[in-house]
Formats: sequence, C-alpha cells, structure tokens
Amino acid sequence: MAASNADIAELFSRYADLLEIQGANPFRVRAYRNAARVVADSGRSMSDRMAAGEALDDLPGIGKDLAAKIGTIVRTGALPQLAELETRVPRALGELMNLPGLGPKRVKSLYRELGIRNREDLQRAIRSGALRSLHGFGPKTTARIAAAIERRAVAPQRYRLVDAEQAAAPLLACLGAMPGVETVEVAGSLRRRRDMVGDIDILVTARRGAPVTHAFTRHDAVASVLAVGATRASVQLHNGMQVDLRLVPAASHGAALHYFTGSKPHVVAVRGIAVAKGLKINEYGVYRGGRRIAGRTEDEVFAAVGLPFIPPELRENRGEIEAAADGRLPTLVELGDVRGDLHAHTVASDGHDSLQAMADAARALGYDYLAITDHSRRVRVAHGLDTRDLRAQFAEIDRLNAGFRGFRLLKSAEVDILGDGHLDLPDAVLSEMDVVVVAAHYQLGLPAGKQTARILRALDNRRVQILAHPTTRLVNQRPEFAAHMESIFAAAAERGVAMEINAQPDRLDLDDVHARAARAAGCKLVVSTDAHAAAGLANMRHGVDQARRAWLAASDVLNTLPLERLLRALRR
DNA sequence: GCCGTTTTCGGCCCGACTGTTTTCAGTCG
Repeated sequence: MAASNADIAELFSRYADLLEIQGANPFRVRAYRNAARVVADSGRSMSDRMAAGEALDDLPGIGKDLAAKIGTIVRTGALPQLAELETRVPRALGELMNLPGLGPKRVKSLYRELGIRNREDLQRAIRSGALRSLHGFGPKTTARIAAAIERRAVAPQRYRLVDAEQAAAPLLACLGAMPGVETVEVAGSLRRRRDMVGDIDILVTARRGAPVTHAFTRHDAVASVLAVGATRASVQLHNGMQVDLRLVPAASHGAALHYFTGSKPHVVAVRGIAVAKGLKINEYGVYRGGRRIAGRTEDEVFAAVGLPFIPPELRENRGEIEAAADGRLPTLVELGDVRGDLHAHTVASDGHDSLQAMADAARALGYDYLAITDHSRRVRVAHGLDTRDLRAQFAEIDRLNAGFRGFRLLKSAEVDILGDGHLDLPDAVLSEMDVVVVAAHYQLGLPAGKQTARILRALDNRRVQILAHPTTRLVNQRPEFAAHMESIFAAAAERGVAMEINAQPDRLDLDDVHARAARAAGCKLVVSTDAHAAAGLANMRHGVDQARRAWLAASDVLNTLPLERLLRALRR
C-alpha cells in the first residue's frame, strides 16, 4: 500500500521537528513544514500524481529535492534521512516541543545537558530537581512544564467549530459592553470557519488597551491567565480552551484583522509580497519606509499589495493568493443562495419531528423543497423503514404537498449501502422516489480496496443520485473510512452522482479538502443538513461554511437551484 | 530547501510577552 498524503506529511513534520532541535537553518525547517502542509492539503494523492506521470515539483514549495523525497516515501513508506537523523536525535524529542514553554532550544538543552530523551525522562528530572541547574529553566517555566505533563497534554487539543463558537459568544458580548471598546470580532481559524479549531482568537479595537485586557482576564469563564499586556492577553477557560485577545487602535483594525485571522502560511505569503514591493506589513498597518499607507480595513491591506479582498475561508495559502492576483477568485456560495435541503429525518425513523413540522420549518426558512430521507430498514437502531413503510410515507407526503404553494416535500430515503455494495431497498421503491440518497453506516472498517469497491458498486445503481456523508468521518471522534476517495469521485463524476457536504457539526463530510477535490474531479455537490429535528435545518450554515472553504460557488451546489432545475440536474 | 518584474545567490514576516537576564533569548501566535 503506497504511502498516503497524511503519511508523507507526518514524516516531513517529524523531520522538521528534529532538524529544528538540531539547530538547522530555520528556513530549511520551514520548507519541510510547508511541504507537509501542501501535501496534506492536496486533494489528490501523491502516489496518483506519480502514477499519472505528473511532476511533483509543480506543487508550490516543492522543489527537486522534496519531490524526490516524496517519491521515496511513496515507494518505500519511509524517509531514509529521517531514520538517519533519528540515530542522532531521539525521535520523542519532537513531541516534547508540544509542551508549553518548550521550543527547540530548550529541548536541545534538555537532551544535551541532562540526556533527557522523552517525556518520562523529563518528568523524572523535574521531580529530582535536576532541571534547576539548567540555564533558562527557572521555577515558573519548570512548574508550567510539570503541570502540562501531569494534565496528560499529548497533542494540542482541537475542538469542533460549533463548540468554539459557543464558548466565544459570552466573551464577545462581555468585551462589547466594556467602556472604550469600539469593535469586537472573532479572528483566527474560527473566522476562517475551519472544521476544527485549536483556540479562540478575538480582536478588539479600543483607544486604551490595558484596562480592557486586564478586565478580560477576570471574566467568569477564565480559569487561568497565560499572559497579559497592554495589547494582548492569553487565557485558558474552565473548559480547557485557550483564548487569545488582541487589541489595536481603529486605524490598525484591518491590518490586525488580517494578521490575526491567518492562516499563518497565508499571512507569511502576503507579507512576502509586501517585502518584494518594498513594503512592510505588521499588525498595525502597511508601511512604506516609516509611513503607514494602509491598515484601517482589510480591503486597504490587500489593495496595498495589489490584491482584491480574499474571503477568510480561503486564507490557507492553498492557491488563493495566486488566484486573487490573476482575478480568478470564485464568488463563493452563500447561505442565502440555498433553496432547499436534501437530507432530513422524521419521527418515522430516528428524527424527532413529524413531516408536517419539518415542512413548516423548511418553509419558514424560505425553502422551495425539503427531501425526507428517513433511514432504510438495515439501520435498525434508527427504526429503518421498509418498502411498505415508505409507501405509506409517500402517500402522506402527497397529501401534505397538495396543501403547499411554492414548496414541496420530496420523497426520498437515506438508503443504506450494504456491506457488499447492494442497496437496502428494492429498485421498485427507489423508482418511486423524487431523489435517491445512499450512505454507508456499517462495516466502516473494511480494507481500502473492498470499501472502495463497495461504494462504487452502490453508485453503479442507476437510480442513485446522492452519496451522503461520503467518508463517514465524525469530527474529533472517528476518522474517515479507508477508501480511495479519488476513485469514488471519478466514478461519481462519470455516473452523475452528487457528493454531499453533510452540515451536521459532528460530520462536516465531505470536508473542505475532499469537497474541493470532488469538484475538481467533475462531481456535482449538494449541501444538506441531515437534520433529525426541525431545529436541525438551521445547521445549513455549517455546511455552507465548508463549501466556501472548498472554493465552491453557488453554481457548484445543486440545492441552490429552484425545484425543477434541481430535479433535472440530479437526473443521471 | 525553495525561489526569481532587480536575483541561479542570497534572500526568506513580524511583533508581544515571559522569565530570567543583567540587556535579551526563547517561545508563541
């Protein structure tokens, strides 16, 4: 089995960590970190690119050397240079850099001076007091490290987007009510709408900073203060999340928002353009010599380096800067473009509301249509429906539809894909549906070859129109199943099957990278909520967020179409 | 290690805060 993009990225990251500890050229280290990101974010696997004879050094930040190393990893599953380096620098040292206050310099000193090779060694050294003798390790630093080791602290924790959003809301409200505060906004990965976020970043504009940052650290939700100054504060909340507050004057708002929204690689790239133009960008503005020429708005900052405004969702340095420079930025889909929802459950299976209640909620959102997609019989925990149950539901839908104007419930089902790729309902009842949605719920642990064949077999059924939550991942709980998604996208594109972006905060499946790859492969896409109650229809915005991160325009999303055009577009 | 509207060599984003320092390195974002 050829190494996956994730495998390659992992090896490059580990190599970068050890190089950094060794004291290598920081730009060389950055090159490996950058390569890890570029490979991980690439929608196509490196092994497929190689098989297709494509040059890997066409990828940004990948030159001859890294291209060759990727080739080696794909063929052998290993990076010899990493193995060689690990004979001199213990591999567990890289993980020590995840501890707060420990960077490459201190980790190197721990290893060189005290022979500390891993977390257990470090814990022993702290207990024995051996660290006290070491330059740069005072009582506070030592205590902080000890506390982090005690708390587990393996890798930095990440949170679902909605959870971070919820934790941020009271803080934003509190800041907004403080005297002297002019504006309050979220920035960081929360503003970029990433599916998982590591911390909450908040930007405030105010004349005088210190009173605001200090008052902020006394908020009820704050468990501990990590740092506080006149322009910044970092705190940890009782729920464990870290919040970084930044404060600037209004004249710097745009520059600070751009800087603080990130992503880091995006910001570094934009600042690089500025340098090439003889400018300097920091969080206070854009400067020519000592003179500030922009900074009040993000538009100004982008314009100063010759770019149009780039939506936050695109700021990952995944080609958005080049696209912006060439005038090729897409007009991203918006929540208001959505005309209906194609995945929703009722009390008939595992939903909580009736057909009538779901229809009312969809009409209240201004939708033209709502597909009712209760589970098929195989999903017993969800009281899956059989043919007879479905026909009864269809009759009920007909009756309700007769009373609607400008709105229609669509007859459908979330048909289970059985282990062998057959569908859980006979073709006869599928052909009575307005739209056929299929999904896998069981046997998610099949080996990649079998899993892929299973899904492809399901797509072979000419009645199938939408593949729901295509990778079956659950955010922060379950990784995507082992399947060759590129083959699935290619087959779906050829057969005219749409891929779903499932908007449930727990799923967000397809994710941004896969959804972008699916579109590039020629797939149609839909954004659906998979609502299990009327209120769940409101999750559409989360799906739209991920669609935007996938560079999708309204024209890429079928459920932005009015009903008749939608049904035509879904036809195979 | 990558890259090229001044370049195939010599650059590579920039500032705040902490702790330990005796004027600043290291870490972090």
